[in-house]
Amino acid sequence: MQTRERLIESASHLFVRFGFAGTSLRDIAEEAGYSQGAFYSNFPCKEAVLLEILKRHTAMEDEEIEAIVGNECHSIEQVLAAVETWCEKFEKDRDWSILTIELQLHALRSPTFAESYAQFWLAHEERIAELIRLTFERSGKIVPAHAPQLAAGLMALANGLAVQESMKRPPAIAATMALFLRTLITGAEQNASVAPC
Amino acid sequence: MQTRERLIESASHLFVRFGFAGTSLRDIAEEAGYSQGAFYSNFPCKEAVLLEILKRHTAMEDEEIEAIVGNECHSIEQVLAAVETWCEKFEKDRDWSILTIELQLHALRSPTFAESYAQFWLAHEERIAELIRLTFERSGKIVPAHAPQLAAGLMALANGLAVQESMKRPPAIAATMALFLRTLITGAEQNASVAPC
Amino acid sequence: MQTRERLIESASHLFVRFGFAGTSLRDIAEEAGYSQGAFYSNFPCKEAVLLEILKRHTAMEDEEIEAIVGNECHSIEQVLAAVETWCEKFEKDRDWSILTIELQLHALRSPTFAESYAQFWLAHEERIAELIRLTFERSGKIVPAHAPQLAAGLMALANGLAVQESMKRPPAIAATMALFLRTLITGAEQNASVAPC
Amino acid sequence: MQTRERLIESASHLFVRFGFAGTSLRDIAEEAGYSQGAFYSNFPCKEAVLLEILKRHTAMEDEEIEAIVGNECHSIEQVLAAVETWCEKFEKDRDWSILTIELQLHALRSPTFAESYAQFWLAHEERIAELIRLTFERSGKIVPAHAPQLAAGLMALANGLAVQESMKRPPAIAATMALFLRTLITGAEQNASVAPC
DNA sequence: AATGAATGAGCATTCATTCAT
DNA sequence: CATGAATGAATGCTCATTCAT
Repeated sequence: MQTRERLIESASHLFVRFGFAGTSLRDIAEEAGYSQGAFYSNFPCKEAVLLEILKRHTAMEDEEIEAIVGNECHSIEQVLAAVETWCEKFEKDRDWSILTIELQLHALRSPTFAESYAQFWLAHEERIAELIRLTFERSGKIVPAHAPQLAAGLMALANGLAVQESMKRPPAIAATMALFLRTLITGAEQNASVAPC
Repeated sequence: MQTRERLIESASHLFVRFGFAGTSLRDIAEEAGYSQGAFYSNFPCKEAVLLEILKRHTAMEDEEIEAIVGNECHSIEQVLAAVETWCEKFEKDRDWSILTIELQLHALRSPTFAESYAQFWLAHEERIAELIRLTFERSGKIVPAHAPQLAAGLMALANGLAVQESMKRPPAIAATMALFLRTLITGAEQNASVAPC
Repeated sequence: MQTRERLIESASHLFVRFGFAGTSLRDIAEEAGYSQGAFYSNFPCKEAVLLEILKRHTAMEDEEIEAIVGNECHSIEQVLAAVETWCEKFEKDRDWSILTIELQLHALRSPTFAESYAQFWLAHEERIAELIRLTFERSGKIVPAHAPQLAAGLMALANGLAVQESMKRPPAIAATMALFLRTLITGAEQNASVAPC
Repeated sequence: MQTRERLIESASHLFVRFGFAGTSLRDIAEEAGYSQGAFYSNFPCKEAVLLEILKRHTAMEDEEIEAIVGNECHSIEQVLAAVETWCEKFEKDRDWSILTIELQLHALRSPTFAESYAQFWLAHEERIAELIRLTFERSGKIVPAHAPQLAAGLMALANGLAVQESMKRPPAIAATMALFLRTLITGAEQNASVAPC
């Protein structure tokens, strides 16, 4: 089982660095310290490890969001602070964003993969939508659009910036995300009934 | 010269469909109806055609923006309409966004390409920044952040959505861009001196 | 391991026939009855098999010389006879000489290969120098020049004739080598202290 | 006509540096400052320029030998000095020796070329044989073997050393040639009738 | 005579995948 | 479960040569 773990770790490292197409099984196996054959004892094909990485990463991100949303007792300031901290992760961990884009591009081209991927993505999007709903609610504002649309926009912004800002020092991912989000909140209509904890 | 044009057309079509890494020279040449050798009579390497595509596409986009910005006489409504029309292009022509992401990913991995690419990108970003400045100015508002940051955000949003929304029917690229932009304008501070034409 | 052997055999056969540049991996693999991939399971690159061939051939030649030099008990006649037999090998096995020239030409152009090659060559040259010293010693003569220089000359003569005499029937490689060597011995100064076995 | 000359010059330079197989027509044409098509306006194929180079080089060498042999009035010392000067050329101009080896290897593999080449070579060999006969004659000695055999040996020695000594600093081509030649002369039988000029 | 665009076969090398052990 | 040898197709690229202009 340790073999599987090490292969996944090597793979995600290499996919981030060189892309899915740019990473060979030789490389994955070698970096993990196993033979190429060992890979096929653990995964049916190259795509499978990509899916596994996605699964794990999404689960991890979902947990983080859940931690914010699940905590029923926090004030406006606390929610906003939590969300901004969450935004900063995208700047620190640009690799994941690049891998996500990689995943999405691959889904664009592989119908098999696209199907598996869509499930994960939509569920993930809904979780972020929930985070957005909470943020607006705690701010006493009405969500100015369909929440999943805002979620999608925020994710696209984060991932898009991750690949785009590579030529800039320093990149402004978290700041831009925060700017957009804060403006959306500030500009939103007041809600009649506010229910802080 | 016709050969070159056809090769570029084939290449950009295939890069969009299968990615840069996923497209072979054989495919490009074949689809254009030429031999592989013909490719190398027209380009020094595979990367060169990618750069040429970028050059052309950026030039085209820049012209469109110039057409809006350059026209000195339009009201708030006219500018906003022009900008929204411009946003709609990203939804209609998602291929270009995908290609842009492809370009950015390739730049992330090829230092040679990254350098050439950065030049184009930063110039392009500045042009969009100009468009944003105009829009806020005509709206009688102060730009709420460094204009290039907003430009970068808007582009990242468009491109990020292009690859992300592939699993949704219908995609909401233009709408999301417009939502973000409109909120930014509405939420911005009033400018003391307004100068409509 | 059998694969490796067969590939080496095919390669040396083809290098002799068509030269290093004129032999393709396709040819090597095909003649050995394997796929091209099999070659790369056994060698890191094309040059590697050339080096392996060199290694083996040099080892073989060195053993032959060692057999003559190592045998402490032989008279002048025995040494001369052994040396002449050794010379005859160059006529019988002209292929090796051609391969050696091929190797030297390749070393002339590939710095990587040159370094590996120089090591083998100088060691080999020294062994032949030892053979020459023995021959003169047993003949009771003083070596009329730096022994490695004579060794180099003798090898150059053999290899040079191998490629040059291809248009003659019959080639006179061994005879010419013997003529030069015998003249050198005959013409050399007498040694004061002779120590036959 | 100038075109032809420049192409020949480029070709011989490149053949020496990179070998026949390692030199492309692109390179030849480019270095000469012409298009590849221009080459085919002047030569029927790649081999043709090799033959032309050979023709010219041989003619040049023959002239030099002729100059020594043709001069009927020189003493032993003069002949020996002239011959040693001639030997030194091989060390200074190792490139030609390498090209000659290249030519011989190519002849070994191309029957068409071999035929053309043999003619030149045998004529050239006979001229050197004449030089050797003269040298021995002026030294008052009997040529100790068939003169063309000695000529062939001397050439093989020179060319063989040229490719072989590439890894040594300094190479000892002229010295080794002189050593062999002088020993042959010294060791030869005295001639009854000497006819100095 | 010279160009330059084009060809088509060929190159060394890499790949995901298979399978007997 | 893991190996390591092998496959066969594919890759980016180079080549000598052709030919309309």
